[in-house]
Amino acid sequence: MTQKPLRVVPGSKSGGAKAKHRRISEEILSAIEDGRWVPGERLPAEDQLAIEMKASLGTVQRALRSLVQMGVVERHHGRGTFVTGARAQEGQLRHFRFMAEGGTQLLPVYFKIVGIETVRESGPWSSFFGEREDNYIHIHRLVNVNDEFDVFSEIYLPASRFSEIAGMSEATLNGVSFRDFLAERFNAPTINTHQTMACQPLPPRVTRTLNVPHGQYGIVWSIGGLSYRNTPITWQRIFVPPSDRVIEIVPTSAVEQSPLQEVF
Amino acid sequence: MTQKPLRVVPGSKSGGAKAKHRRISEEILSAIEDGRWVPGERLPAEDQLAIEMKASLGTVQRALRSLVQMGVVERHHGRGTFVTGARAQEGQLRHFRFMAEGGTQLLPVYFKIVGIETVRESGPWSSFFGEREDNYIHIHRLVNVNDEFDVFSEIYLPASRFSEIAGMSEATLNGVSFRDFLAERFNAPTINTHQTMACQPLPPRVTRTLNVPHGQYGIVWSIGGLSYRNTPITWQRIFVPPSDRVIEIVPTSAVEQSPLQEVF
DNA sequence: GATATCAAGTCCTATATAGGAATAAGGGAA
DNA sequence: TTCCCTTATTCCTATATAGGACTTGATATC
Repeated sequence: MTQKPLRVVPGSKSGGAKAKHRRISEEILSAIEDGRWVPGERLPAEDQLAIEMKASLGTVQRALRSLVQMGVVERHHGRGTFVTGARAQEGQLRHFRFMAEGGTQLLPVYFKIVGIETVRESGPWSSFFGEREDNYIHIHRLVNVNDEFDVFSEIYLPASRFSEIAGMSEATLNGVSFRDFLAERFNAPTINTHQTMACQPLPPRVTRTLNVPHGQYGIVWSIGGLSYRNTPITWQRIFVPPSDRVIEIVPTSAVEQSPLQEVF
Repeated sequence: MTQKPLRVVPGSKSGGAKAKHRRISEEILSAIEDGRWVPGERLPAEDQLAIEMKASLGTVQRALRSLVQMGVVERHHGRGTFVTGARAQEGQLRHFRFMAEGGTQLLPVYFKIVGIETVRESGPWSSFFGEREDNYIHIHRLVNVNDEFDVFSEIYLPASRFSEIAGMSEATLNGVSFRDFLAERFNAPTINTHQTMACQPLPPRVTRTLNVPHGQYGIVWSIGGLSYRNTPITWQRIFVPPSDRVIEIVPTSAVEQSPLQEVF
């Protein structure tokens, strides 16, 4: 008489065992996270990886395709597979950007740090970062967009991971894009975002800095930035006052990130 | 001496020939578009499709995976492959929704048509629909959200495709969600969206209808709806006045649409 | 009637293999 | 030098095949 098999909850993989192509993806992803392969670097060829991973070519290819989907690597016919660089989005603000009415893109050109502090306060960012984090680096900035108008930006970074930043001088941080900075210095590229918007009276500290009337309404735009494996790395809030010129905020939609025609 | 081969532009597929798995995807997609398989219906099994399409199993599977990625079909282990239904998003507003501060979702509950007309005017929607379309059904609606506040919505539909709607009575259209309506009656589900936002003074017609002060600022939220093959089917503009309660507009991000963990 | 077993249908994973197509680099001829 | 050809490398497509895993419904057993 054989042992009676355990009753397994239907719909779940037995024992949580993952598919091989998936384990390979994870392994490569880990290597990139750990900096074993740096952005821009070429990975070993498919067949080479297949040998290393003790898998067949097809399986490795599938793993790599899913990494392409995630935006972690890029593949080029005849050239190789490359780690998607910090700068790989070619200077494009991939996840959010300002746009003029016609469709022309407006670029943020000027960053001025208004204040840096380390705080413990909780807020909307707490739930984004999760229970484990309770210490944040909080940076206020004045950002000029395309030399035309100003917005007020505040960013929260988990202090545990980015403690070095707390010690940096304003001079060092002035003018940098945090997105690029985190990607390049901390190997923490923003892979995806979580965004919400609201129309509210701008808080006094903002109206004062931006020099707009007290109580002025504006858009409060919250952006949670996620890196590899959906790890939260930034929480940002941008206060946008109304402007004569029609400025549109474009949350880059899935349409653009992966056009239907290209999902293969 | 053999014929000298034509110089082909590098980086482009020679002659534009498409991969077989891709042609299969397209073919299945066409069948769904044409209503040969209707939402909720089960497609033939993989191996059956492989025979019909004269392809191997692996190729068909790859084609089907890409359709899953597009959100056109759903596959269930052991059950089959099904056309994603109009209602398949399970009543969820997949592409946009209102949210309260805590994260609770606010549902639109009440639609009241304010006016229907057929127009030829051009505007931001023109470029969305493309040059070919110059006749639109324009519908104004008053929408109540979660029994708490009102927003003003206007929607443009290409008259060529949805001419029947122009003839419908307000009574018929009152209270319906156009998203569901187009999906069910016209086999035109909204597969993806294109969204922009701006903070502007609300136009008089809106402040009047919503009964808020003239010149009040609000969010102007534009949503272009795309169906199969990125065909534009709706262009909608929602005017959201500020509210005491903090209402957040959540453009559903790619994070939610395809969590990194699930892209396999 | 309730429960366990079985079988068919379906999707899922994985392999081994073959040839095609894009890229880059090197060498030879005009 | 410039152009063409060849070659090596790499990714891309496709096939045939095998077995596993999940779901459903029918059948047998208690």
